[in-house]
Amino acid sequence: MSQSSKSPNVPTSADVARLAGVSRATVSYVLNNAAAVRISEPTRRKVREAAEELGYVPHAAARSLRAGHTRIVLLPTSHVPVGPLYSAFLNELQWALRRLDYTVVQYGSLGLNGDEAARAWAELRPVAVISLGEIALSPHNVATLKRAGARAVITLGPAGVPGAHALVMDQAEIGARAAGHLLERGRRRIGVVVPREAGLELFSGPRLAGARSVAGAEVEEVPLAHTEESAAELAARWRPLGLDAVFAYNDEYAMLLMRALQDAGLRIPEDVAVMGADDLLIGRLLRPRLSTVRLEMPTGDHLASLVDRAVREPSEITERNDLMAALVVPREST
Amino acid sequence: MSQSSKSPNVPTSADVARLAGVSRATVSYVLNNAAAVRISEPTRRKVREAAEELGYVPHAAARSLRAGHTRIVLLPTSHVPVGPLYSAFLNELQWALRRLDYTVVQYGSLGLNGDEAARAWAELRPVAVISLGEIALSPHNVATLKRAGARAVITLGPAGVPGAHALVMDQAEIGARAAGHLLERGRRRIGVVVPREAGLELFSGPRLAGARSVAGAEVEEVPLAHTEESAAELAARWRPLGLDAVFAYNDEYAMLLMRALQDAGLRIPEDVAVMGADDLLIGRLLRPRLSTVRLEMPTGDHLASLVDRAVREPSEITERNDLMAALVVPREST
DNA sequence: TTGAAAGCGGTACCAG
DNA sequence: CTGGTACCGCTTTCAA
Repeated sequence: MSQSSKSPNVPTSADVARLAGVSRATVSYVLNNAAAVRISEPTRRKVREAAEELGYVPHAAARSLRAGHTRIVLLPTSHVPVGPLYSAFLNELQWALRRLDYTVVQYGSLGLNGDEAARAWAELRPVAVISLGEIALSPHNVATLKRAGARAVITLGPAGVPGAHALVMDQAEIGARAAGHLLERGRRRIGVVVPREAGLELFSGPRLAGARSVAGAEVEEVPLAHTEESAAELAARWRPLGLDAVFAYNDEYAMLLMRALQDAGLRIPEDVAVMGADDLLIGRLLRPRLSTVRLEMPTGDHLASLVDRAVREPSEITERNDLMAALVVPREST
Repeated sequence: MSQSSKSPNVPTSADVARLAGVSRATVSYVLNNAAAVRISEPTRRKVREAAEELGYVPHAAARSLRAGHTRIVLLPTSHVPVGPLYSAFLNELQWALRRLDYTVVQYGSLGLNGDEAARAWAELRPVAVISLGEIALSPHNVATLKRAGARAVITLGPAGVPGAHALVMDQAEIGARAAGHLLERGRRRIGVVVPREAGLELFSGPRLAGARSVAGAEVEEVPLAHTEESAAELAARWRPLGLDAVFAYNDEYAMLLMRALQDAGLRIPEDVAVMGADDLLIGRLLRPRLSTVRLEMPTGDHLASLVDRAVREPSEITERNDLMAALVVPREST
């Protein structure tokens, strides 16, 4: 009944063995090029041909169950629109990890809290987890992952988590740099755009706090959704706010708002200085060109090798924190 | 030696059983709320507490090995910059699939050919594969996946693949619609931008071919990289090309080129009509506003339920093809 | 050079 | 109501 309707015939190594007229052990040796054992060339050929004929593909779960560990690197994603530079970084990272023979698995985790996420990830027994910051991981969550066999848990979030390696990406510094630049330009009353979209709090919160931390700046929080309507609505009630500058979370929000302000008759940067973050290409396409804060991401290769070292020798690298730098790119909008 | 340095103590259901003073079977029943069997409340509590105390997390590989099948839906990604509308779609899809209790696994597959990819995916024994078109799948590849237990292989590419469900996303129609619109506007000599970036051929090829297929249009292929330098270089040698319109693959390339053309002193749309695709928000931020072709994607919910039906009853839906529509959105640049 | 067999962690029969 | 046990597919000793 609950026969779980087995697919008619997923070929197993036993099928290959039968067809080749050898034992399952031999099949395993041949297909994995086992060095510790010598198999005659004719046998090898027979096995290879049988495998080919059946279209045999080994069962990853069975293999790792036997091995006692996986080569899975888990990359949680909630797919928030953090921008192209992020995608490029992910690309690089995946490449680099694959070269090191890891299996990169992106696990869509949006809408999960720390506990749920840690559990779900732990079920896959990844050898490493690289949490890019979409999910706030507690020390307890990190412990769960480690207990489940993760030899490296790396966070790229705004703050280090006890027990995890941390690549501290100081989002606060981005806000601080932006506010500092605006002060240099003679501005005082700075609006800081905070996206209305959910899921970006881990980034937007620290960016706002960073701006607030700068002495001499009067910071006002300004919510904005990523739509033209929202931007127009904000622009319409801009003047009473009495702000002479705005730092807009990132370039996409900045451009959206800048255009709306222009359409409302405000001059950039004379009436309002506008500043973005992330240094997207499109920021250079609008006029005036958008000033921005660029975050120096670690290269994918760098992070991949960090993961690899952590996996090979967990004790050695544990708890080391790297810091990323933020850089102001002044252009015409400030 | 090859002791595979077992992590000191990943807790197993046997550990939980021991601590609770019951058998592994009972642990399994309790933790899975098995309906077919009645367990006393005190026992349940003991088991739950033991599991909690040890931080027990079941081993997904072991479970699916036993079950004979997984609930994994594999979503290959090569992370090419196809645009935000794509990301939004992916988001929706993941949500919808999770609601249906599938585990969505994105598998970074860039740089793999069809054979390599199919093998790598098959090792995970996914119950369904949704190939968004980054990788060209042959009928043989589809067969490999099916043999490995995939009950649904869905392609969203430009063409249907025998053996797979296909959601035909007719990229050619996008090109045709763009060219048609430009002809209506009185243009004849149309440049079609083809990205220099690798990995987009499956999209750009058909878009170019679609434009070529329109009677009355003289189409010229125009390579362009996604950088300001490339755009400036192209703009500098634009006039001799004698083109009075350009269809630029998507909005991002279109905006990049449009800005470069403007900087080179050409008027849009008087001297050159510019057209994009994908209807990105930023296309409305530049002046003139960008005309574009929007592709009506299926909703994530729709696709998720298609997957679910295919998994439950493969025979029923097999080989049905859905078609997506392309829609011209005329604005100021044409 | 090859084969037999143990066992990785769970689940679900069947007995008790 | 609970425990013993036979698997799932694969790797890896140990013997032959």
